[in-house]
Amino acid sequence: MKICREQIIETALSLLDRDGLEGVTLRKVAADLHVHTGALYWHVRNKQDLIDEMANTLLSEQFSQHEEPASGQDWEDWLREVCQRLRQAMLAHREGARVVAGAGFARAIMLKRLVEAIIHNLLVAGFPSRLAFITCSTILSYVYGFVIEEQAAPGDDEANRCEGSGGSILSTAWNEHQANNYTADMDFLAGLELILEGVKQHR
Amino acid sequence: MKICREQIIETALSLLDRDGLEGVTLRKVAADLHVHTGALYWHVRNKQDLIDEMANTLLSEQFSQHEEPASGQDWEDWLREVCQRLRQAMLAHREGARVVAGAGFARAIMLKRLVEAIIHNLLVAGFPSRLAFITCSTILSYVYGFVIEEQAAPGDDEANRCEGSGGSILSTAWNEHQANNYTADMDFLAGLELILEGVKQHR
DNA sequence: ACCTGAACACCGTTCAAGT
DNA sequence: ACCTGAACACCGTTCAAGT
Repeated sequence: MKICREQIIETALSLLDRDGLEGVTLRKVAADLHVHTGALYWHVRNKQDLIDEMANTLLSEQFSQHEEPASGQDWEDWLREVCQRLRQAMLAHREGARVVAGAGFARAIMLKRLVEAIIHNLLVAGFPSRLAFITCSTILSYVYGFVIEEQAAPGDDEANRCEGSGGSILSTAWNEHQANNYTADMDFLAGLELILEGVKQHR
Repeated sequence: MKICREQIIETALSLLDRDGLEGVTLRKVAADLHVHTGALYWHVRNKQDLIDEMANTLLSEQFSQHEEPASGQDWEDWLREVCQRLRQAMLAHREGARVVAGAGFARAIMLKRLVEAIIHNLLVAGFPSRLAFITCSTILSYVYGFVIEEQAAPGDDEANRCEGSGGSILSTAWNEHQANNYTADMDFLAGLELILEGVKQHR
């Protein structure tokens, strides 16, 4: 019964999609690998370490080691595309955003690389360093917050109850939102445009 | 040994500040109240229910039931102030943002009320309904994401190690950031201005 | 080097039974 | 109505001992 680090992470991600983050258990991961629980500790320092690697693997499915704008692509198109891929990476797994949040900026190496790439490319595009920093920070916070909220959505039942009860601003606004066939993708992109517009204005 | 719902929530928030979210345990809450664990289940449906109420209480410390702009205050000043108070509410308790994230938009009633107030006041200010919706969504995602990252910061050790290792763009940019005495408050506000600028442009 | 077996100190949740 | 007492089915982590 030989086991390696990658198998553990892969199994954990399968478990994540099946049972959610709460259901990712070292004992269940071990069982899926036909191994006793203690065996995992040879390849993984602890559960936090596993979650960090889950976050990195999850992000690696959308990002390579070194992200660069395609030739002829300006900073705006590139940044927009990176944000959409970041969202896709987190959406690809159940509670993916919470996994990344659980790892955190510091421990998710892929995220740090992404930050580096963004700031680098904004500097190359001629941004003053302060603006490059703030743009990167703002846009990442936005994507992050948006997807966390998006994936926490299973409170629909209660939201629907609120819609049913007549007259609140939220309900009418939300009904209108539904009626116009706005999707989460459109909302995400619209918010992104808002921020990008602000960035361009501050140059 | 009479116990009420509010005592449980208050005790849980104390535990949160002392031991972190991981350390908030029904068994420890019960112990602090000199009660057996099972007793809590008379006042609280389950742990999730408790976390929801923690989020609401946490937000109630900064927000009243109905938020209105002060007379003569335009939408921009009001919205900026609301965002700063939302951040303060989450910063006031250890891992406060994670608690709110754990509750989620749907179950944190105070958050829903806030959404309602923001959309309402933007509509009153003459926003088209789509822009009001997107502005609210974008700004809340930003605040949310920013504070979650801000509070997950204890990865400084590893960040510092990265700074030490010379030459990466992140390290030089971050050193410059430190050298100019930029604080998290300033970064937060700068990002907020970026978004507000974009909103104004889209009118 | 890598896994087993077994223990330790915890969890959330339920529910009869008491008062 | 509200709490006790005790159980049930779990957790993460450690570590001697095996191979």
